[in-house]
Order: sequence, then structure tokens, then C-alpha cells
Amino acid sequence: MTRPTMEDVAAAAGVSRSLVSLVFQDSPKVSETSRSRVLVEAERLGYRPNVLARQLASNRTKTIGILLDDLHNPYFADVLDAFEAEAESAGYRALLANGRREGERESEALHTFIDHRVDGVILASPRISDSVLTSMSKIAPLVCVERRVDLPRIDVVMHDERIGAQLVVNHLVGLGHRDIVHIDGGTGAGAAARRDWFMASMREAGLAASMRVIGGEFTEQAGREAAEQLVRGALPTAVYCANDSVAAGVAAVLQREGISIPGDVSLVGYDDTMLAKLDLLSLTSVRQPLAEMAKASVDLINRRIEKPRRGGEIVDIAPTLITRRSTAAPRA
Amino acid sequence: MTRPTMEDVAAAAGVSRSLVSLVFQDSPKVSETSRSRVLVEAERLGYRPNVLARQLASNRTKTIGILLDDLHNPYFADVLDAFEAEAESAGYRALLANGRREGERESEALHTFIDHRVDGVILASPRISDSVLTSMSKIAPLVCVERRVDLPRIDVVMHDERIGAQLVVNHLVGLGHRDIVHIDGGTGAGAAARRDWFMASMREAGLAASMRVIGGEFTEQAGREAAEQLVRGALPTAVYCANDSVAAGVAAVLQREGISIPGDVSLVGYDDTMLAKLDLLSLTSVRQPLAEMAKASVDLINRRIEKPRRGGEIVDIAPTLITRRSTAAPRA
DNA sequence: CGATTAAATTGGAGCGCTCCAATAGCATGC
DNA sequence: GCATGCTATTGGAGCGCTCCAATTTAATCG
Repeated sequence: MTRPTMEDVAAAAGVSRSLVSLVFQDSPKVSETSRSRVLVEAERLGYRPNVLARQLASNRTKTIGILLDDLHNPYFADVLDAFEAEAESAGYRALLANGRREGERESEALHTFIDHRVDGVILASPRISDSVLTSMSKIAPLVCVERRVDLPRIDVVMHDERIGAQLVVNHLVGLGHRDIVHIDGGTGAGAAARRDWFMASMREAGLAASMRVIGGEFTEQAGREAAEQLVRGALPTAVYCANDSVAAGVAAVLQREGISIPGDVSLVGYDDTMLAKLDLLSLTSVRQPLAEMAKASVDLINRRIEKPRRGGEIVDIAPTLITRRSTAAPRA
Repeated sequence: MTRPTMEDVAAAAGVSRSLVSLVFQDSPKVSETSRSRVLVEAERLGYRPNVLARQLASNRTKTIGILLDDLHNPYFADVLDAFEAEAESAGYRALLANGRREGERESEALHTFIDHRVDGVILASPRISDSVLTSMSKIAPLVCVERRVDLPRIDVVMHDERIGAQLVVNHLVGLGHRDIVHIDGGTGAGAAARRDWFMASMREAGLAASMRVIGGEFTEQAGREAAEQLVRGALPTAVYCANDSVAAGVAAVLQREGISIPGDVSLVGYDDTMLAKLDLLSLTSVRQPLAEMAKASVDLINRRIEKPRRGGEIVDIAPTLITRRSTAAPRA
């Protein structure tokens, strides 16, 4: 299992190691003759550049680390797809790591990235402490996605919660709903903003009096508990959940109680994950503009590599509403 | 953004670079005094070893690549968890990559791993061609999970499909079912074995006459289509699906048609993913013993590193059945 | 045709580490 | 007091590459 090096290729092609290096860097200043001779020999020997050595020598890794919080939440699978694709099209390789919803593990994973000298790190809804973020930001460009940190050299990419809330409220109000409940994400990342903008949008729609909020969490379990509470009291005509998992929990309880969706109650989720697309649920949901958020993130990393001392920026991107069968006009 | 090296730490601690190296390798032959002095200085300077350089010099990366097929299938999130945990506890770092269900992309990702000089690669349900596998197996230890390849130096870890089928059929027959339909995974990985062992188990149970198989695919969509077909014809008392996604599709159609689960039809899935756990579905499902499969895989890699020319091995591990609310005795 | 310039190629230093052989230090024991 | 056997340290070569300055080769022109 020993592998050919540049030296071997150079010897075979009758040129110097430097020339081979230039060929593999796609340098324009190598003659066509040499280039093709080198490539032929490389192919014949089965040569592939040793990225480690290359990176060590050039001090650039052309790699971005992507830190995900929880691969079980289908939302992150979508996030990953978008960000990986974007990183690749910008000429980066993507390294993934799994934070498993613990700040401790996340900061370990972040260290792993740093150890591997990635050129930048994208953190999706991180729970890491500000102090760790600050110290890491001195070592590599960091972009926080969906967490509004306010630290000197860290950029932030968010989707616009305000617009998300308005889309949901306007959709429901447009269908004729007035009695709308929001099940929130408790202390989870972004939950507060989601709740606050819901309330603001309701007020804007003149429905301050009939709006309700139930405390929850970003899990199916929390959705079930909130729903139990709802069916025991006064049922609203529409329920707006902090995310799709919560909505799935609500749907389970409503179904068991024989309450029809959307006949009796309309249901709205958030993130437009695989769950929302399930025919069983067919959930109206807010879709985050992941592709654009990915583009913005990679862009911010590139710009910070060029200008490390630039101040932190915040980019907000507008989401869209995907309507499905879970919402309809309330019963007359 | 320039970072301290071993040299810096050595200078600060008043020792040689070699000694610092030994400290960071946890060598027993360094005195307590020196060790602590080095560690203190390293801490103070914020030093972290450059893994790239370390790897280049030692020619071992202590990294395993894990190639996943499709992060949207919740099954792979579980697979990842188990394998990552196992790799870590065996002292490896895990690098992830996403094959996105295309052999082409998979083999690219495999190349990325090889380029990074990983010590071994675990391929989960890969679609890569045998020829690529063969050539790669000469460069690094390869373990295929859930794909029974028969190539010289490649190890295979499977869960035992035969037992899975028996668990399902025995469970259903035990409840009193005789009329059981299997919706298969078409040409997907492992679909044929799943179908064949279903048929074998049915025959064993003396139900050869009443068994049926419908062609499908490993998707929700396929589940819906198969279910449409079922509701138009003679409904069985139990449906056994190639995986949980298929079962979700079946459940959606049955619900829409007002057919109760498990009242009218019992439903069984496979893989015991997040979907099966959804309260909305509460699906009886076969759970693959991922933790043990992970352990076996890492073990095989270790053994192949020691003995590269060893013949390929196949390890089979028994799955278990998780029963939930979607199965019950058929209506009298 | 020799001087001038541009293009193509090369050798060597260095990236930050590991690993090995060599050395230094230091109690033993006779 | 010196050979003996330790353990603790060190210097240097080398991992496979990039990058720069220097050199060779080719092309251009008065």
C-alpha cells in the first residue's frame, strides 16, 4: 500500500518535481508538451497528490468545516445539502461534524476543524458559548447560521423571522382564522424571535386579543404535550408550531382525538422538512432559503479570509411559505 | 492569524522540540517536571498540534472515512451516530461524506478520503461499481456495510435479513395474521434479500398460498402507490414494508381512505427510524443492530491495517423487532 | 548575429511535525 | 572511582509538497 509521489512522476516524465507541482496546480506557465507528458505518467503510475503535504506546504486547505447540531432533525439534512453544494461550487471541500446538541461536543468538533486547519467554519445553530466563539474567531473565519451572535469578528447569516411570521399569520388570517395559537420552541435557538414576531404580526393584524402562546421545545414530544393541553381546553382554529417536529406531535394527538386537520384545526410548521412533505402530514410550512443562506455564508468566509479584521456582518434572507393540505378556511 | 508551533512551545519551556513532541504523544518516558512545564507553556500560548504535519510525518492519520448514501433517509442519521461513536471510542476521528445516492459522487467522495490518507473507509450501502471498489481496496482498508460484495480484500458487515424476516412474520402470524403483503424495495440495495427471506419465512410458516409481494422502491411515494393498488383490490390484514418510508406512504393512503391501523390493517416497517417513532405512525419496525455493526466494522478495519492481505470476511448480525401500536390482532 | 526580453524549468529552502540514533545525566554496585 | 545500566533528552533527517529566486531555453529585434 505504498504510493507514488511527485518525485516518482517527475522521474518517469523526465522533468523536475517542481514542474510536476506546477502541472497539478494548473499553472499556465507550463508548456503543453510537458503538461501532457506529466499527466500521462501520473495516470500510468496511479499518482494522486497528497493533500496533507500540499496543505502543509501551502498553508491553505481549501476546506470548510460545517458543524451541524443534530443530524436527526431532518432540517439539518437539508441544511447540509445546501451548504455542501455551495462550498463545493466555490472550490472548497466540505468537512462535516456532528454537534449532537451539546455545546461541549460542538466545541470539541470546532477544535477538530481548527486542528485540521480548515480555511473557515460554518456553524449551524450552534450552542457554543460566546467565549469559545470569540477565541476561535481569532484563529479562523467563523460564520454563525441561525444564531444572532454579536461578537467582533464573527459574521452571521439568518433567515428573516419577521417575514416568516408575517407569511404565516397573513396566510391564516387570509383564510379567515382569528383564533391562532403558537407553540413555541422554549429556550431553543431562535425560539424567542419566532415567538416575538408571531405576536408582533398578530398585533399588526389587529388580533392581539385572540392570540395565544404555549411554551414548548423543538421536539415532537413537546408538540404532543402542548396539543394535550389544547384539546382539554378551548381549541383554536389554527395552530402555528415552532417547527415541523412539533407539528407532527400535534397532528398525532389531534388525530387520536378525532379532530380533523384542516377541517377542525389548521396546522402550520416551520423549516419545511421531510416531515412536512410526508403525505400523512402534508404540512403547510415556512421554508428557509437555505441555498441563498449557504451562498452568503461561503461568501462571508471568502471575504474574511481576504480581510480578517473586518467587522462582523449580519445578513438576513427572506423565507417563503409552502402551503399544503394542513391549512384551510375554518369551519363556518 | 498565525499560530504557535512546537518550536515556540519548546523555546518557551526551555526544552527541545522533540521533547514537546513526546509530551503530545503521551510518551511515558518524559519526566513529570518537563511534561507539566511543556503543558503549561502550550496552554499559555494557545498551542494545538498541527494534525496535518503530524500525519504527514507519521504516515498514519488516525482517521476513518464514513461514506453515507443519503442523509435524507433518517436511517442514515442513526447509522452515522453509531459509527461515529464507535470510531471515536476506538481512537479514530471520523470524516463524513455524502454520496447523495449517486455512484459517481460516491466514488468522488471515496477519492477525497483516499486523498486525505484516511486509515480506512466504511461504506454504508454503497452503489459504487465493483471495479472502483477493487482498485480502492488496494490503497486503503474498505468495509462495506449492508452490501454483500464478493471481492478479494473487502470486508462486509450485514445485518441478518433472514432473522429480520422471521421476526416480522412470526410476530404477525403470532397475532393471527395469515394474509400478509410485502411491499418490496425494487432494485434498491438489499431489497431482493428482504423480499426473498419474507417469502421463505412465509413458506416456513405454511402460508405460501396467502403471501403476496408488490413491487416498490425505498420511498414514501412508492408506498403510496402500492397502497393505492391494495385499497382498490383485496385488502390484506397486514402489510410489511421494505422500510419505514414506504410504510409512511402506506399509512397516508390508508388514513385517507378511512382504513384504521391497526384495526383494519397492521403495518410493519424496517430500520426503526425516526419515522417509526413518530407518535402519528407508531410503527412496528425491525431495528438493525447498528452499534454492533459499527463495532464490527471498525474492528475489521483495524485487523486489515495489521494484515492487509487477509481474505475478505462477512459478518452477519441479528436484528431485533420493536413493536409499537401499528400492529395488532386482525379483526375477528 | 549578438543583445534583450519573455517563457519554461529547476534547485533548494521550508511548512510543522515524527522518529531514530546518539548523547547526557545519574544513581548503582563493586 | 569507574564501568554499568538506566532513564531523560536532543539533533537531525525526512514525510510530500509549494513557493521563490535563479537558471536555462526560446523567441524577438535592431
